[in-house]
Amino acid sequence: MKLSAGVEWAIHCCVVLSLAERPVPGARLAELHGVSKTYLAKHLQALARAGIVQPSEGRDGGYALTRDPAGITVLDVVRAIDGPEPAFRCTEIRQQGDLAAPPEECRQACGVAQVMAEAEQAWRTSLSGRTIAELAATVDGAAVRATI
Amino acid sequence: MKLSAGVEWAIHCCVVLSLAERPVPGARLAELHGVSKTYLAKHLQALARAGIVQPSEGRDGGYALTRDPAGITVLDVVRAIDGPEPAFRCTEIRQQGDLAAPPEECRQACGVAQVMAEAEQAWRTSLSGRTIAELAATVDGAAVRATI
DNA sequence: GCAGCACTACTCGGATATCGTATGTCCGAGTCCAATCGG
DNA sequence: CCGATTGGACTCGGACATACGATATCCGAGTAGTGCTGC
Repeated sequence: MKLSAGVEWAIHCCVVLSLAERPVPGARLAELHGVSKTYLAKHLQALARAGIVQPSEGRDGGYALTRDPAGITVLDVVRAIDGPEPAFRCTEIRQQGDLAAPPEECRQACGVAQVMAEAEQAWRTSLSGRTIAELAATVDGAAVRATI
Repeated sequence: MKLSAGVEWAIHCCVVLSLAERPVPGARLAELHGVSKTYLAKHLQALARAGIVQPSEGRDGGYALTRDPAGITVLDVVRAIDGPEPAFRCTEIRQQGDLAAPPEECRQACGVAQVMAEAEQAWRTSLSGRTIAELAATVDGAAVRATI
């Protein structure tokens, strides 16, 4: 199991944007964190598609959060970058091969899939309990604003 | 985030092995589930390295669980196949770029990494609360034993 | 002094290469069972 | 009839290709500010 590195970038970018008073260009966000401009742009597009950030074009344009950072959970950002599909995808191998179970026993989800789904739900629940605003409170906001 | 398909195979194999009274060859396990023999063999090797199954060679050889299925958690199997490293790996981008935080502020883990680590811990805790024996109880043991 | 206009520089967005890992496959080394042969 | 031996087939294990997605990059379309020009 591996989480895209872009997730880390995106969360840090959201924290910075929550402290900024004006739109910040994608290229500037990349400089602030020392990462690839063009690749970060890809992830910022994903955040925009998810409705987390709002891009503005032209000079003095950039990205800004669309709503209060206290209303943006870490899960929101992770799902925007990593996609909504679960990490575990049941391929129903219980219905394949010599051990194929009869269809009437497969009305409800496979036990394995249930266990994995519960674990992922616990993971999501944990992430949905934390917001960008909480993370922003752990950094030196004044210093960030001075650097942007 | 994506979990290897081998995880699903491995869990199902452990369930079957928990119901079997004698070692089951890797090739037979593949037939039972309708998956690639050789690729499943790779994952069975991983289970063996993790001490979950015990291979026996020669004719009538195969794989068997090393301990009571009630003592094998789903997390054990997932870690054996997927590896122990966490899905989220903090690259300490807070120390890079124009926003680089001074080292004295980085004595403890980055807030982002903390949040992600807590979520993964919740995931692991959920998986570690479920055992192979529980999963085996949800299938028709007699039918499986008759098919093996 | 003010309004309109053209210009320019800056922004995002999607289409395009490259790399690493998961996936899938192959063949060789070792081992256990069983049939066979001899006593 | 019993035991040792030889044979054989079956097992696992690691080394070798392939496919797909994450990573990284480039260039074009569009826009907002800005300076200039004319009134």
